[in-house]
Amino acid sequence: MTASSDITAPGPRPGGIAARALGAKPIPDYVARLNPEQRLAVETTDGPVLVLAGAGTGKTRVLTTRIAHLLATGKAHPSQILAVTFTNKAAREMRHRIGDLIGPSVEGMNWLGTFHSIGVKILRRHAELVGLKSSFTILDTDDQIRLMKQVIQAEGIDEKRWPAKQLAALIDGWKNRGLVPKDVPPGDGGSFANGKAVKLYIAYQERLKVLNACDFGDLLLENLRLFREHPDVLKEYHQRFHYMLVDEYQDTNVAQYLWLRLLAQGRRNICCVGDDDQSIYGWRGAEVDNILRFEKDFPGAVVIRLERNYRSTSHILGAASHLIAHNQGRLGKTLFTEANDPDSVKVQVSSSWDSEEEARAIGEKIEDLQRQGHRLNDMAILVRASFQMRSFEDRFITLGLNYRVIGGPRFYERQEIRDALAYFRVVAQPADDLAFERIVNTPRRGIGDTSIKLLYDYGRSRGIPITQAAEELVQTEEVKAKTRTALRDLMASFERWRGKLGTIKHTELAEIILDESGYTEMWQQDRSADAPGRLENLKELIRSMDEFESMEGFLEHIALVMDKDNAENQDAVSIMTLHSAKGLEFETVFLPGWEEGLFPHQRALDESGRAGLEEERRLAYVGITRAKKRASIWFASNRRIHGLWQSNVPSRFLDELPEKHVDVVEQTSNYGGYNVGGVGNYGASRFDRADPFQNTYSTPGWQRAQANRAAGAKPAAKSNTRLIEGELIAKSTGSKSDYAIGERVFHQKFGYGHIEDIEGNKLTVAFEKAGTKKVVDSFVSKN
DNA sequence: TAACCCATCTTTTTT
DNA sequence: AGATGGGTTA
Repeated sequence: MTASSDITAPGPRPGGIAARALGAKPIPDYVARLNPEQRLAVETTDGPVLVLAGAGTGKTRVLTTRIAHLLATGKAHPSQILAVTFTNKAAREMRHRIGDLIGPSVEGMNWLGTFHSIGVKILRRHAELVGLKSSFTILDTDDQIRLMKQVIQAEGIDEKRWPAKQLAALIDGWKNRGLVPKDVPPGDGGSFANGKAVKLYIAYQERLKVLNACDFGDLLLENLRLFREHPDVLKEYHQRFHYMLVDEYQDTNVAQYLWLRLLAQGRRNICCVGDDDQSIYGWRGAEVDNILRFEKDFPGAVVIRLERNYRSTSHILGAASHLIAHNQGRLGKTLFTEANDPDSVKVQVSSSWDSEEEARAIGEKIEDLQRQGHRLNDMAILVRASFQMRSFEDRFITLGLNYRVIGGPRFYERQEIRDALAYFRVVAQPADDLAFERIVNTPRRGIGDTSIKLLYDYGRSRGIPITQAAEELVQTEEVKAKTRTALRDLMASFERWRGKLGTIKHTELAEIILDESGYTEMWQQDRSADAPGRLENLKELIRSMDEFESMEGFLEHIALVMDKDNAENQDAVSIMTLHSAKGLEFETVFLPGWEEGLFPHQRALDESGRAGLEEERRLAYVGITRAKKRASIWFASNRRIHGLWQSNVPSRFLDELPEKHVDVVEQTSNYGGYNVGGVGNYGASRFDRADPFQNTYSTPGWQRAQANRAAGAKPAAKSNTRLIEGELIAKSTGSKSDYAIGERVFHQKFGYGHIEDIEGNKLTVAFEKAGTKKVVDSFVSKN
């Protein structure tokens, strides 16, 4: 057992270190503004500290104040603090807020950034130690997949049967877990390419080295290698970093964790801030376990819980806390608020007939609020999956309601931007094969697949990049005259542009490249609707280059910072996924689509069982806790998924909300909701006859939850996943179906069909006309 | 080489 | 439904 202190509601203990420290000098006002727990988190500067910061408890404030405190007390210089975040946005915001506290000296914080940007910085300094040149290129996902495709084909494997995307997922997974090829456990690649996955991983890494390139995963992996194989280098960083801080610690994957641990071995002054209840990125390698094992890895760690919530009303907090209490794998925090909120409203739960009505009803609510003087900027619609956004967009367009979609394809991922960047890359980094391949025939120059293959063969046989192969081949007779001319012209152009690199302004050069290559013209000729937008984006790209010193500086930046501020100042409702809502807050939050299968998402359940369910529940928790004043949850009885209508069962998460903090809104519209008997054209169903939410509160699941809650007990722990899944099905279905496999049934909408499978009250029916669908038994009748 | 047709897939997203 | 990608055809 390690000596760790778990401090739940501390104040400076009389005579304690903090109290003495405080007594010694006047309390700086930035510290005085903190509550006791926050203050402890700020003032416990030395040794390992884990801050468990619930939603809305001032996490960022603690981090920024802690840094300010380290600087103000002279414990460290700005350049001696390592502060890591996950996103550029978070890093920017942190820099900004520290700047507010300490002024311009924040500029000296050279080591505040994302895991990746700091990883690159370190790697560039020591690149040759891991077999790279310091000018290495960083490949994005797209390049990565194209390269893997080549590797798969080079191995003579059928790329159709074993898609590069799948291999990429596999390799990414390994890299997330910090595994180089030789560390991959045998059999871990599954049946991919008949067990050749690791071989492909090796081949891929070799190709990367030849190209002098790294993918995102390598940035950390190569750091690990560097630190392990060169203790002197690691030691240098131990000396450099006096204090380390980590934001969103619950999102770290194993590689990031190992990286942190290596660095923290030096001075052991590491402070991680996170919330296990907000871990929603398990599917991309985040390990909540990193939080759970912190005390083991750092004996003597101080654990501080921030549970005082400053964001939400007591009803919202009550609803969210009760929901998340259904999770077993958590450290457990109880959020509370001291806000005196007499006008606090309960969380509303409403239903609708289908997604269109859902959008219509939410649109009305938004307009109501707007009429009452609320700003659209203070409202958000948070969806589980992005396809849900469409019905809202459609509706808001007809209403003329301003909205903004957050997320979606990012600026630097657009085709025209990537093409333009590829041109710049070939100019700046002549051996960038992937970039060259991308644009060699864009616009069309008559250099087709055959010619490119020829370049590859030539290049591979001689071990030279294809750009160089192109240079050499145009001197020979091996290429058809027409192609040869085209290629020679292109190579000459690149040579010409390269010559201008550094002699004229890089933005000007960029324009010249796009014009002379015919790329701009290609879009000008394009008659499709989005061509003008693409030209606009290209202009925007060049405008944004202006902020950089040089072409190389710009390319370095965009490889890592694939986001762009779209600071729209217009008043608009935000529409985004629950994932991208993490860290944000709004007065009013709408949470549509709380239906089994969508939320929790069926795939999360299928692929990850209980862990998947718990992650979905955390997502629900994140959703509710985004709301400051009003949260309203919606459920649609019918939804069109992949083009076909599906009837839905309300999400089990609805069952898990506490009645005390929830208002079930009776559907009174005449569009045909739940309890409008017989209006819907789906014919009789149990949904038509009774208010499901009245039923909801008497389901076994709900009662069990209430009982557990009352007893103060966590739901009984189950170690057997199968059993738990069985329980979940029972929970979601309620009663057993009295249909039998093979039985012929009739559905109001889909017609006749035969039952293929039964799962609780969900039937898989092969309809004669409509195909095979999953339906709830109450929607069909015996024939 | 470009147009066209068919099969396939469809959660969440950062770097 | 709708986008995407690959293979086939003119």
